Amino acid sequence: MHALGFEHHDHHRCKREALTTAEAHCARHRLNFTPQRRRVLEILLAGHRAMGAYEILDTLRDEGLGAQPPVAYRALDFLVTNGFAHKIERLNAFIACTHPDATHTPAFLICRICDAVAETHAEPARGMLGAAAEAAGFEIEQAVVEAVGRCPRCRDGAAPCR
Amino acid sequence: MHALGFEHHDHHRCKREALTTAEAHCARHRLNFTPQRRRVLEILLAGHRAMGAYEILDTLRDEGLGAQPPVAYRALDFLVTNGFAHKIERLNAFIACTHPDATHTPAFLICRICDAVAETHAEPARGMLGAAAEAAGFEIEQAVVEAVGRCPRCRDGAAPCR
DNA sequence: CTTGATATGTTACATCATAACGATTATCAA
DNA sequence: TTGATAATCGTTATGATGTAACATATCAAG
Repeated sequence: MHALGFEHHDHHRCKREALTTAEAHCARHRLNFTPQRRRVLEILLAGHRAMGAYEILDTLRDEGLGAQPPVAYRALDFLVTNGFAHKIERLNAFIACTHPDATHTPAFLICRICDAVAETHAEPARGMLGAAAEAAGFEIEQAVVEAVGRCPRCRDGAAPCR
Repeated sequence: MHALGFEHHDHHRCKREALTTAEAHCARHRLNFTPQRRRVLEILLAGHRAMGAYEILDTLRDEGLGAQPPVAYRALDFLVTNGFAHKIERLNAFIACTHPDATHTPAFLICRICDAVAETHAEPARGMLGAAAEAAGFEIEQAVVEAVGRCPRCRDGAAPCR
């Protein structure tokens, strides 16, 4: 598996696919994919980057879909809980999942210059971390893996992506 | 290397050693280990857990060492920059480094029940994450690795550590 | 229709963090 | 010594992120 997010690709298609996948998953699991929740996912997919809850809320407010913080946070909780979006702890921001169809342990590559984020896959629970956890008697349920550095564009000295 | 933090050990000794190490490192690198910075490290070492900046600030205030947030955040910046403490992104909190003498890529085991944190070591830049970064042309400078789960005490159904 | 579960709307507040600016202190070359 | 410079500290004010609590609305099951 390789990282998505830095290279160009068909945004329109990836948005459609993510929404279709989310719809199907909700239907199968009897989850309520409400207009608000759907819209927040669409906003994240359209932004195609890590977005703060208040930034998302601004859009919802403009569209008459809710004006107070809990509106955004509740929709984001739903999306994160069900794997359609992830929280980037390092940025206190949220991003649409780029491969929501797989059971996955997401890991992120975060550019410290332009804040671009690419999602990739890691299994930190294997290897050193897993061994350390086992030795300590710690049961890993979830892992936050966020690499900070420079994305290809910013390494090249090009203008930052955004 | 194994995780420190869940098992009992000689707190008095580990505090002394961490302070001695920090002092020596600052002396060697001409860093200004001021009373405020030293005191914040002592507070973190005494707490022996992840502490919020405002919690640390409360102690500083009681001791007449500063009453406003920037006082705590500046000292914490210094400690984090120089590797004497780490920020736990998941908790928005700070913890003293438990092995400040080594050049290390810290990783943390965070109990979701009692918030206990153990520091261990991982090299996520090797393995899958490193391969993904290389494939994407991303240069990893630093990594946040935070495993969330249950610590030994909370798994045993015992009363939470604190 | 009622009940219970889920989702939404809103107020108010809690928590985490930093910009900006002036005062103080340390350093060091002239 | 003196003056320039950088680092540190003290404070005000504000920004940014996140949640508790409660009222209202919706809807499916009994």
